[in-house]
Amino acid sequence: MPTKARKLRPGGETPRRTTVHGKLDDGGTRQRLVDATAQIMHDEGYAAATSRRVAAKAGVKQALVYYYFPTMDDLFLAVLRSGAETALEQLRKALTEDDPLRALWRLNCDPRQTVMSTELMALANHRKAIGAELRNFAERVRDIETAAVTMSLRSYGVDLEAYPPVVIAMLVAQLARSVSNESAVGLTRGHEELRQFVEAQFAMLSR
Amino acid sequence: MPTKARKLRPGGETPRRTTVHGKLDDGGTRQRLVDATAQIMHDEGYAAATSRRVAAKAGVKQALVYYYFPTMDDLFLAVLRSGAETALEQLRKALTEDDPLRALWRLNCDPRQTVMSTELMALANHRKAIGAELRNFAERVRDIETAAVTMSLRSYGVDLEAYPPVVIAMLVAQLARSVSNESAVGLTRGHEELRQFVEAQFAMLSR
DNA sequence: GTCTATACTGCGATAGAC
DNA sequence: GTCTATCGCAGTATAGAC
Repeated sequence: MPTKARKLRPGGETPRRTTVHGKLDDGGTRQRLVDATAQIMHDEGYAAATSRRVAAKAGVKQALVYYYFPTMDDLFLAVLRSGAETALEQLRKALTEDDPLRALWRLNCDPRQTVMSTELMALANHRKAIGAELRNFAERVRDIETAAVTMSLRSYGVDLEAYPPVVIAMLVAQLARSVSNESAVGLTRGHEELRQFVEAQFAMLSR
Repeated sequence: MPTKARKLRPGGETPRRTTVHGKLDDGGTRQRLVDATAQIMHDEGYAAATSRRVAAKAGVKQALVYYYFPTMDDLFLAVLRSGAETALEQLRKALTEDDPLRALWRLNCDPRQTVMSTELMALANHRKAIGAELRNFAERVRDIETAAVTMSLRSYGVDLEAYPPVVIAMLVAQLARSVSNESAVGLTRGHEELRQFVEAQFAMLSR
């Protein structure tokens, strides 16, 4: 008797309605809808982010979703843009630290971000508009990362022809993401070795 | 709005035979359902792989899906297992080539596989059973890759303490996948530089 | 093994009151 | 700006005939 029909019910957690002037308005309805969508996407996948589920989590009625977003795709796009702004700000801030390479590694290890990223990647593979926006975002990220890595490598006296900054940036960021992605499903084989290897390379630079 | 044309080119190499009743039995209904699901997942994402769509693509009626698979999750699991078997076979074959490292790179550049992999990863992040199966598969892959890389590095006289094979295997495979993933959404910035860099490292080994 | 038929739930989206 | 109400359709899944 295998369990069938595992319909998931909304968690039941009610939104924090910080009643300021008798109205429930913590950050604006539009942003609450975006946040609710992002959380559902992270927790259960984009397919679970329906207008009804999103509205319930944001504490409004379903039809209101369509007042702010003509279609669900527009809502997904807003989630991407909102997340992108936050991520870019985080990135710029972190890369001004004394060690951009280690910061780059650390940032891309954030499991919350990699799970969300996987979800958006899957979405982007099948929705043209989202693919275009994700690409645009990723290019901006790469440029910022490359600039920071360039300065870092130069300060270490590394030959930038032999070790192009854009390559090092991709290497560090993408490997960190891979590790995080794998960890998300419980796969850790080789992770510790990779971490030590990367750290050893970092250490070699400041030798 | 896809036409109702029957799909007669499943990815698999299952022998096609006609039964006494004159019906085309290319690999069996079960496998056709799995193949149809895989194709829909690849083309439109897992959310589009519904029992109705799958049945239509496989040329059977919707209810028959539930004769072979108690729930849609079981069908997804079958897709994963089927793909995993194929991938493992491909992997073992490719890694017996004269140059396992380049083979590893090439294999993980296959866009078809990376798109599907993203889809399964997203699914795995939210469905326990799929996560467990994906992890199991990934571990087997990593072991095979590591063994091949070990032999390769040893033949090049590389210091296996300084360059642990499992690390090199992850590095090559995951970077190739990253490039492929990005290409899928039209992002190519830094790709050519990375390719050249990786090739240069490979060339240095056989120096 | 495959079909028809159906139960029930949830979906995206719209109309129109307040 | 938010709501109620509703349309039409697609989703998973089951029952039972052949």
